[in-house]
Amino acid sequence: MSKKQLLLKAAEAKVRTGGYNNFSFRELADEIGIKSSSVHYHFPTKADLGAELARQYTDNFLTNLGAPEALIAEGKKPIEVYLQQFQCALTEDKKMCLCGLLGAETDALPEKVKAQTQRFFEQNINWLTQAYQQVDGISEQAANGQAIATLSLLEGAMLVSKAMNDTAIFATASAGLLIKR
Amino acid sequence: MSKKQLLLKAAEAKVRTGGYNNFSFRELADEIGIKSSSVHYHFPTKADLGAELARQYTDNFLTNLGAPEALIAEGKKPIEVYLQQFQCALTEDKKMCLCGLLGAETDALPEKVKAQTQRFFEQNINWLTQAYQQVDGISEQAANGQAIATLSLLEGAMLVSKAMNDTAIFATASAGLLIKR
DNA sequence: ACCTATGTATCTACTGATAGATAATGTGAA
DNA sequence: TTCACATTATCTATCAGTAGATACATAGGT
Repeated sequence: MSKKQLLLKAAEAKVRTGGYNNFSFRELADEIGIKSSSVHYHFPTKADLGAELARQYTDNFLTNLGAPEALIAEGKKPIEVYLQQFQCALTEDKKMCLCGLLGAETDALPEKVKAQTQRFFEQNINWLTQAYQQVDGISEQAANGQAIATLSLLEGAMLVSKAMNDTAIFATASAGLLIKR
Repeated sequence: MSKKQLLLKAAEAKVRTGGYNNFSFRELADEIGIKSSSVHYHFPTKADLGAELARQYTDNFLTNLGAPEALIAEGKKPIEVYLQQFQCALTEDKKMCLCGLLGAETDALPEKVKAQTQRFFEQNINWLTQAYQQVDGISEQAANGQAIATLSLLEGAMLVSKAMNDTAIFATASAGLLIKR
Protein backbone atom coordinates (compact mmCIF):
# COMPACT_ATOMS: atom_id res chain seq x y z
CA MET A 1 0.00 0.00 0.00
CA SER A 2 1.45 3.36 -1.06
CA LYS A 3 2.24 6.11 1.40
CA LYS A 4 -0.49 8.15 -0.24
CA GLN A 5 -3.08 5.48 0.48
CA LEU A 6 -1.75 5.04 4.00
CA LEU A 7 -2.21 8.76 4.56
CA LEU A 8 -5.79 8.59 3.35
CA LYS A 9 -6.47 5.57 5.52
CA ALA A 10 -5.12 7.34 8.61
CA ALA A 11 -7.08 10.47 7.74
CA GLU A 12 -10.29 8.51 7.27
CA ALA A 13 -10.11 7.11 10.79
CA LYS A 14 -9.57 10.57 12.25
CA VAL A 15 -12.28 12.32 10.24
CA ARG A 16 -14.82 9.58 10.91
CA THR A 17 -14.10 9.99 14.61
CA GLY A 18 -14.14 13.76 14.99
CA GLY A 19 -14.71 15.52 11.70
CA TYR A 20 -12.60 17.46 9.25
CA ASN A 21 -10.79 19.46 11.93
CA ASN A 22 -9.82 16.31 13.81
CA PHE A 23 -6.66 15.56 11.85
CA SER A 24 -3.48 17.43 11.04
CA PHE A 25 -0.71 16.83 8.53
CA ARG A 26 1.72 16.28 11.41
CA GLU A 27 -0.40 13.57 13.02
CA LEU A 28 -0.87 11.72 9.75
CA ALA A 29 2.84 11.98 8.96
CA ASP A 30 3.87 10.68 12.39
CA GLU A 31 1.45 7.80 12.10
CA ILE A 32 2.93 6.47 8.86
CA GLY A 33 6.51 7.49 9.59
CA ILE A 34 7.22 10.46 7.32
CA LYS A 35 7.49 14.21 7.84
CA SER A 36 4.58 16.62 7.57
CA SER A 37 6.21 18.44 4.68
CA SER A 38 6.18 15.19 2.71
CA VAL A 39 2.42 15.00 3.09
CA HIS A 40 2.23 18.22 1.09
CA TYR A 41 3.96 16.39 -1.76
CA HIS A 42 1.02 14.01 -2.06
CA PHE A 43 -1.67 16.56 -1.22
CA PRO A 44 -0.79 20.22 -1.84
CA THR A 45 -3.36 21.45 0.68
CA LYS A 46 -5.52 19.97 3.41
CA ALA A 47 -8.57 20.59 1.25
CA ASP A 48 -7.06 18.45 -1.50
CA LEU A 49 -6.58 15.59 0.94
CA GLY A 50 -10.11 15.97 2.29
CA ALA A 51 -11.65 16.04 -1.17
CA GLU A 52 -9.74 12.95 -2.30
CA LEU A 53 -10.75 11.19 0.91
CA ALA A 54 -14.45 11.83 0.30
CA ARG A 55 -14.10 10.91 -3.37
CA GLN A 56 -12.52 7.53 -2.68
CA TYR A 57 -14.92 6.82 0.17
CA THR A 58 -17.89 7.39 -2.13
CA ASP A 59 -16.44 5.29 -4.93
CA ASN A 60 -15.55 2.40 -2.63
CA PHE A 61 -18.94 2.54 -0.98
CA LEU A 62 -20.79 2.24 -4.28
CA THR A 63 -18.41 -0.32 -5.74
CA ASN A 64 -18.86 -2.57 -2.71
CA LEU A 65 -22.62 -2.35 -3.10
CA GLY A 66 -22.82 -3.28 -6.76
CA ALA A 67 -25.70 -2.16 -8.97
CA PRO A 68 -29.25 -2.75 -7.68
CA GLU A 69 -30.14 -4.77 -10.82
CA ALA A 70 -27.14 -7.01 -10.30
CA LEU A 71 -28.16 -7.70 -6.70
CA ILE A 72 -31.70 -8.55 -7.73
CA ALA A 73 -30.30 -10.87 -10.40
CA GLU A 74 -28.36 -12.66 -7.64
CA GLY A 75 -31.57 -13.10 -5.67
CA LYS A 76 -30.59 -10.51 -3.05
CA LYS A 77 -32.76 -7.71 -1.70
CA PRO A 78 -31.00 -4.41 -2.49
CA ILE A 79 -32.35 -2.49 0.53
CA GLU A 80 -31.22 -5.29 2.82
CA VAL A 81 -27.74 -5.25 1.29
CA TYR A 82 -27.66 -1.46 1.56
CA LEU A 83 -28.66 -1.53 5.21
CA GLN A 84 -25.97 -4.09 5.96
CA GLN A 85 -23.30 -1.97 4.35
CA PHE A 86 -24.17 0.83 6.76
CA GLN A 87 -24.34 -1.54 9.70
CA CYS A 88 -20.90 -2.97 8.91
CA ALA A 89 -19.40 0.51 8.70
CA LEU A 90 -20.73 1.17 12.19
CA THR A 91 -20.08 -2.15 13.94
CA GLU A 92 -16.77 -3.14 12.33
CA ASP A 93 -15.06 0.24 12.28
CA LYS A 94 -17.04 1.53 15.27
CA LYS A 95 -17.14 4.81 13.44
CA MET A 96 -19.60 7.19 11.85
CA CYS A 97 -20.08 7.36 8.06
CA LEU A 98 -17.34 9.64 6.69
CA CYS A 99 -19.67 11.66 4.53
CA GLY A 100 -22.34 11.69 7.20
CA LEU A 101 -19.99 13.54 9.49
CA LEU A 102 -18.69 15.79 6.73
CA GLY A 103 -22.24 16.48 5.57
CA ALA A 104 -23.24 17.66 9.03
CA GLU A 105 -20.41 20.19 9.08
CA THR A 106 -20.72 21.07 5.40
CA ASP A 107 -20.90 24.84 5.95
CA ALA A 108 -17.47 24.84 7.57
CA LEU A 109 -15.75 22.84 4.83
CA PRO A 110 -13.54 23.99 1.95
CA GLU A 111 -15.46 24.08 -1.33
CA LYS A 112 -13.67 21.04 -2.76
CA VAL A 113 -14.53 18.87 0.20
CA LYS A 114 -18.11 20.08 0.28
CA ALA A 115 -18.58 19.18 -3.38
CA GLN A 116 -17.27 15.64 -2.92
CA THR A 117 -19.42 15.16 0.17
CA GLN A 118 -22.50 16.26 -1.73
CA ARG A 119 -21.60 13.78 -4.45
CA PHE A 120 -21.79 10.93 -1.92
CA PHE A 121 -25.39 11.81 -1.13
CA GLU A 122 -26.39 12.32 -4.75
CA GLN A 123 -25.01 8.94 -5.75
CA ASN A 124 -26.59 7.17 -2.78
CA ILE A 125 -29.99 8.72 -3.45
CA ASN A 126 -29.69 7.65 -7.09
CA TRP A 127 -28.79 4.11 -6.07
CA LEU A 128 -31.68 3.84 -3.63
CA THR A 129 -34.12 5.40 -6.09
CA GLN A 130 -33.24 2.75 -8.65
CA ALA A 131 -33.51 0.03 -6.03
CA TYR A 132 -36.98 1.12 -4.89
CA GLN A 133 -38.20 1.52 -8.45
CA GLN A 134 -37.14 -1.98 -9.35
CA VAL A 135 -38.20 -3.73 -6.15
CA ASP A 136 -41.51 -2.00 -5.52
CA GLY A 137 -42.37 -1.06 -9.09
CA ILE A 138 -43.22 2.50 -8.09
CA SER A 139 -42.76 5.79 -9.93
CA GLU A 140 -39.38 7.47 -9.97
CA GLN A 141 -40.77 10.30 -7.87
CA ALA A 142 -42.15 7.98 -5.21
CA ALA A 143 -38.94 5.97 -5.23
CA ASN A 144 -36.91 9.15 -4.80
CA GLY A 145 -38.92 10.00 -1.69
CA GLN A 146 -38.34 6.53 -0.30
CA ALA A 147 -34.65 6.82 -1.10
CA ILE A 148 -34.28 10.09 0.80
CA ALA A 149 -36.18 8.70 3.79
CA THR A 150 -34.07 5.55 3.88
CA LEU A 151 -30.76 7.38 3.57
CA SER A 152 -31.84 9.82 6.28
CA LEU A 153 -32.90 7.04 8.61
CA LEU A 154 -29.63 5.15 8.23
CA GLU A 155 -27.37 8.18 8.63
CA GLY A 156 -29.42 9.20 11.65
CA ALA A 157 -29.34 5.70 13.09
CA MET A 158 -25.53 5.72 12.91
CA LEU A 159 -25.40 9.14 14.53
CA VAL A 160 -27.70 8.20 17.41
CA SER A 161 -25.90 4.89 17.92
CA LYS A 162 -22.58 6.71 18.19
CA ALA A 163 -23.98 9.37 20.50
CA MET A 164 -25.50 6.75 22.82
CA ASN A 165 -22.51 4.45 22.43
CA ASP A 166 -24.83 1.52 21.74
CA THR A 167 -24.78 -0.28 18.40
CA ALA A 168 -28.06 -2.05 19.23
CA ILE A 169 -29.75 1.30 18.59
CA PHE A 170 -28.87 1.07 14.91
CA ALA A 171 -30.70 -2.26 14.61
CA THR A 172 -33.73 -0.91 16.46
CA ALA A 173 -33.88 2.25 14.35
CA SER A 174 -33.52 0.42 11.05
CA ALA A 175 -35.74 -2.58 11.83
CA GLY A 176 -38.70 -0.92 10.12
CA LEU A 177 -36.91 -0.88 6.78
CA LEU A 178 -36.91 -4.66 6.47
CA ILE A 179 -40.51 -5.48 7.42
CA LYS A 180 -41.98 -2.70 5.33
CA ARG A 181 -44.63 -3.75 2.85
CA MET B 1 -28.37 39.24 28.04
CA SER B 2 -25.24 38.53 30.06
CA LYS B 3 -21.81 38.18 28.48
CA LYS B 4 -21.87 34.55 29.52
CA GLN B 5 -25.07 33.93 27.59
CA LEU B 6 -23.75 35.89 24.62
CA LEU B 7 -20.67 33.65 24.60
CA LEU B 8 -22.83 30.54 24.61
CA LYS B 9 -24.99 31.96 21.83
CA ALA B 10 -21.94 32.69 19.67
CA ALA B 11 -20.50 29.27 20.43
CA GLU B 12 -23.76 27.54 19.53
CA ALA B 13 -23.75 29.04 16.05
CA LYS B 14 -20.17 27.93 15.46
CA VAL B 15 -20.57 24.41 16.81
CA ARG B 16 -23.81 23.83 14.91
CA THR B 17 -21.98 24.88 11.76
CA GLY B 18 -18.74 22.94 12.05
CA GLY B 19 -18.58 20.95 15.26
CA TYR B 20 -16.75 21.25 18.56
CA ASN B 21 -13.42 22.21 16.97
CA ASN B 22 -15.02 24.98 14.96
CA PHE B 23 -14.79 27.68 17.63
CA SER B 24 -12.02 29.21 19.68
CA PHE B 25 -12.03 31.37 22.79
CA ARG B 26 -10.53 34.21 20.76
CA GLU B 27 -13.23 34.14 18.10
CA LEU B 28 -16.00 34.13 20.69
CA ALA B 29 -14.34 36.94 22.63
CA ASP B 30 -13.87 39.09 19.53
CA GLU B 31 -17.48 38.53 18.54
CA ILE B 32 -18.90 39.89 21.78
CA GLY B 33 -16.18 42.48 22.38
CA ILE B 34 -14.10 41.10 25.24
CA LYS B 35 -10.67 39.47 25.49
CA SER B 36 -10.09 35.72 25.26
CA SER B 37 -8.72 35.61 28.79
CA SER B 38 -12.06 36.92 30.05
CA VAL B 39 -13.82 33.95 28.51
CA HIS B 40 -11.83 31.77 30.89
CA TYR B 41 -13.42 33.67 33.77
CA HIS B 42 -16.85 32.42 32.71
CA PHE B 43 -15.72 28.98 31.56
CA PRO B 44 -12.46 27.68 33.06
CA THR B 45 -11.84 25.33 30.13
CA LYS B 46 -13.21 24.80 26.65
CA ALA B 47 -14.78 21.55 27.82
CA ASP B 48 -16.71 23.45 30.49
CA LEU B 49 -18.11 25.77 27.85
CA GLY B 50 -19.01 22.89 25.56
CA ALA B 51 -20.73 20.96 28.33
CA GLU B 52 -22.76 23.97 29.44
CA LEU B 53 -23.70 24.62 25.81
CA ALA B 54 -25.06 21.10 25.35
CA ARG B 55 -26.81 21.22 28.73
CA GLN B 56 -28.67 24.44 27.97
CA TYR B 57 -29.49 23.32 24.44
CA THR B 58 -31.09 20.14 25.77
CA ASP B 59 -33.05 21.96 28.47
CA ASN B 60 -34.32 24.62 26.08
CA PHE B 61 -35.25 22.01 23.51
CA LEU B 62 -37.39 20.05 25.96
CA THR B 63 -38.86 23.12 27.61
CA ASN B 64 -40.00 24.48 24.26
CA LEU B 65 -41.66 21.16 23.48
CA GLY B 66 -43.66 20.83 26.66
CA ALA B 67 -44.75 17.46 28.04
CA PRO B 68 -46.47 15.05 25.63
CA GLU B 69 -49.55 14.80 27.92
CA ALA B 70 -49.87 18.57 27.97
CA LEU B 71 -49.79 18.72 24.17
CA ILE B 72 -52.46 16.04 23.89
CA ALA B 73 -54.58 17.96 26.39
CA GLU B 74 -54.31 21.00 24.11
CA GLY B 75 -55.52 18.92 21.20
CA LYS B 76 -52.09 18.82 19.51
CA LYS B 77 -50.36 15.79 18.07
CA PRO B 78 -47.05 15.37 19.94
CA ILE B 79 -45.15 13.79 17.07
CA GLU B 80 -46.23 16.59 14.76
CA VAL B 81 -45.07 19.19 17.27
CA TYR B 82 -41.81 17.31 17.73
CA LEU B 83 -41.19 17.17 13.99
CA GLN B 84 -41.85 20.89 13.66
CA GLN B 85 -39.35 21.71 16.38
CA PHE B 86 -36.69 19.93 14.35
CA GLN B 87 -37.81 21.56 11.14
CA CYS B 88 -37.66 25.03 12.67
CA ALA B 89 -34.14 24.40 13.97
CA LEU B 90 -33.13 23.58 10.41
CA THR B 91 -35.04 26.17 8.39
CA GLU B 92 -34.85 29.16 10.75
CA ASP B 93 -31.26 28.79 11.92
CA LYS B 94 -30.19 27.00 8.74
CA LYS B 95 -28.06 24.85 10.99
CA MET B 96 -27.71 21.28 12.14
CA CYS B 97 -28.96 20.14 15.55
CA LEU B 98 -26.23 20.98 18.08
CA CYS B 99 -26.28 17.59 19.75
CA GLY B 100 -26.66 15.82 16.42
CA LEU B 101 -23.32 17.20 15.34
CA LEU B 102 -21.71 16.61 18.73
CA GLY B 103 -23.12 13.10 18.83
CA ALA B 104 -21.54 12.27 15.48
CA GLU B 105 -18.11 13.28 16.78
CA THR B 106 -18.67 11.92 20.27
CA ASP B 107 -15.44 9.88 20.38
CA ALA B 108 -13.36 13.03 19.91
CA LEU B 109 -15.09 15.03 22.65
CA PRO B 110 -14.00 15.75 26.23
CA GLU B 111 -15.82 13.53 28.72
CA LYS B 112 -17.96 16.37 30.07
CA VAL B 113 -19.26 17.31 26.65
CA LYS B 114 -19.87 13.70 25.68
CA ALA B 115 -21.97 13.15 28.81
CA GLN B 116 -24.18 16.19 28.15
CA THR B 117 -24.60 15.18 24.52
CA GLN B 118 -25.69 11.71 25.54
CA ARG B 119 -28.19 13.28 27.93
CA PHE B 120 -29.87 15.06 24.99
CA PHE B 121 -30.54 11.75 23.28
CA GLU B 122 -31.71 10.01 26.45
CA GLN B 123 -34.20 12.77 27.21
CA ASN B 124 -35.46 12.92 23.65
CA ILE B 125 -35.96 9.15 23.49
CA ASN B 126 -37.84 9.31 26.79
CA TRP B 127 -40.06 12.10 25.49
CA LEU B 128 -40.84 10.27 22.27
CA THR B 129 -41.43 6.99 24.07
CA GLN B 130 -44.03 8.65 26.28
CA ALA B 131 -45.60 10.33 23.26
CA TYR B 132 -45.93 7.07 21.30
CA GLN B 133 -47.27 5.21 24.33
CA GLN B 134 -49.99 7.77 24.87
CA VAL B 135 -50.92 8.38 21.25
CA ASP B 136 -50.82 4.83 19.94
CA GLY B 137 -51.54 2.98 23.18
CA ILE B 138 -48.66 0.59 22.62
CA SER B 139 -46.27 -1.08 25.07
CA GLU B 140 -43.32 0.84 26.45
CA GLN B 141 -40.97 -1.45 24.55
CA ALA B 142 -42.71 -0.90 21.21
CA ALA B 143 -42.91 2.83 21.88
CA ASN B 144 -39.20 2.92 22.66
CA GLY B 145 -38.46 1.35 19.29
CA GLN B 146 -40.65 3.91 17.55
CA ALA B 147 -38.95 6.68 19.51
CA ILE B 148 -35.47 5.59 18.42
CA ALA B 149 -36.58 5.27 14.79
CA THR B 150 -38.21 8.71 14.80
CA LEU B 151 -35.25 10.44 16.45
CA SER B 152 -32.87 8.75 14.00
CA LEU B 153 -34.96 9.73 11.01
CA LEU B 154 -35.13 13.39 12.05
CA GLU B 155 -31.45 13.73 12.90
CA GLY B 156 -30.60 12.03 9.63
CA ALA B 157 -33.03 14.20 7.69
CA MET B 158 -31.32 17.32 9.05
CA LEU B 159 -27.91 15.92 8.19
CA VAL B 160 -28.85 15.00 4.62
CA SER B 161 -30.61 18.34 4.10
CA LYS B 162 -27.49 20.18 5.22
CA ALA B 163 -25.21 18.03 3.09
CA MET B 164 -27.38 18.55 0.00
CA ASN B 165 -28.03 22.18 0.87
CA ASP B 166 -31.75 21.67 0.28
CA THR B 167 -34.25 22.08 3.09
CA ALA B 168 -36.98 20.42 1.00
CA ILE B 169 -35.18 17.15 1.66
CA PHE B 170 -36.10 17.34 5.33
CA ALA B 171 -39.79 17.52 4.45
CA THR B 172 -39.50 14.62 2.02
CA ALA B 173 -37.60 12.46 4.49
CA SER B 174 -39.98 13.13 7.38
CA ALA B 175 -43.25 13.01 5.42
CA GLY B 176 -43.75 9.38 6.39
CA LEU B 177 -43.96 10.25 10.08
CA LEU B 178 -47.19 12.19 9.68
CA ILE B 179 -49.24 9.82 7.56
CA LYS B 180 -48.29 6.78 9.57
CA ARG B 181 -51.18 4.82 11.03
C1' DA C 1 19.83 14.95 -16.48
C1' DC C 2 15.20 13.98 -14.75
C1' DC C 3 11.50 12.47 -11.77
C1' DT C 4 9.72 10.76 -7.48
C1' DA C 5 9.61 10.83 -2.82
C1' DT C 6 11.36 12.25 1.07
C1' DG C 7 13.99 15.27 4.55
C1' DT C 8 15.58 19.84 7.09
C1' DA C 9 14.46 24.12 8.51
C1' DT C 10 11.50 27.70 9.08
C1' DC C 11 7.47 30.98 8.72
C1' DT C 12 3.31 33.15 10.36
C1' DA C 13 -0.85 32.44 12.59
C1' DC C 14 -3.61 30.53 15.97
C1' DT C 15 -4.65 27.42 20.05
C1' DG C 16 -6.08 26.94 25.13
C1' DA C 17 -4.37 28.44 29.21
C1' DT C 18 -2.20 31.20 33.07
C1' DA C 19 -0.41 35.06 36.05
C1' DG C 20 -1.22 39.18 37.67
C1' DA C 21 -3.12 44.08 37.42
C1' DT C 22 -7.19 46.96 37.38
C1' DA C 23 -11.63 48.96 38.03
C1' DA C 24 -16.30 48.76 39.62
C1' DT C 25 -19.49 47.19 42.70
C1' DG C 26 -21.12 45.32 46.95
C1' DT C 27 -20.93 44.50 52.04
C1' DG C 28 -20.23 44.66 56.76
C1' DA C 29 -18.27 46.93 60.88
C1' DA C 30 -16.72 51.06 63.49
C1' DT D 1 -21.34 57.86 57.17
C1' DT D 2 -17.08 56.08 56.25
C1' DC D 3 -13.48 52.86 55.96
C1' DA D 4 -11.88 48.10 54.90
C1' DC D 5 -12.34 44.23 52.56
C1' DA D 6 -14.41 40.95 49.11
C1' DT D 7 -16.46 39.83 44.74
C1' DT D 8 -17.19 40.28 39.94
C1' DA D 9 -15.70 41.08 35.53
C1' DT D 10 -12.60 42.65 32.83
C1' DC D 11 -7.81 43.80 31.11
C1' DT D 12 -2.54 43.23 29.60
C1' DA D 13 0.98 40.23 28.73
C1' DT D 14 2.70 35.99 27.93
C1' DC D 15 3.43 30.94 27.49
C1' DA D 16 4.25 26.47 25.17
C1' DG D 17 2.18 23.89 21.73
C1' DT D 18 0.30 23.15 17.25
C1' DA D 19 -1.61 24.54 12.74
C1' DG D 20 -0.97 24.64 7.46
C1' DA D 21 2.31 25.94 4.36
C1' DT D 22 6.78 26.97 1.95
C1' DA D 23 11.71 27.02 0.23
C1' DC D 24 15.21 24.32 -0.53
C1' DA D 25 18.24 20.21 -0.15
C1' DT D 26 18.82 15.27 -0.72
C1' DA D 27 18.64 10.53 -2.07
C1' DG D 28 17.50 6.85 -5.28
C1' DG D 29 15.78 5.09 -9.43
C1' DT D 30 15.04 5.89 -14.71
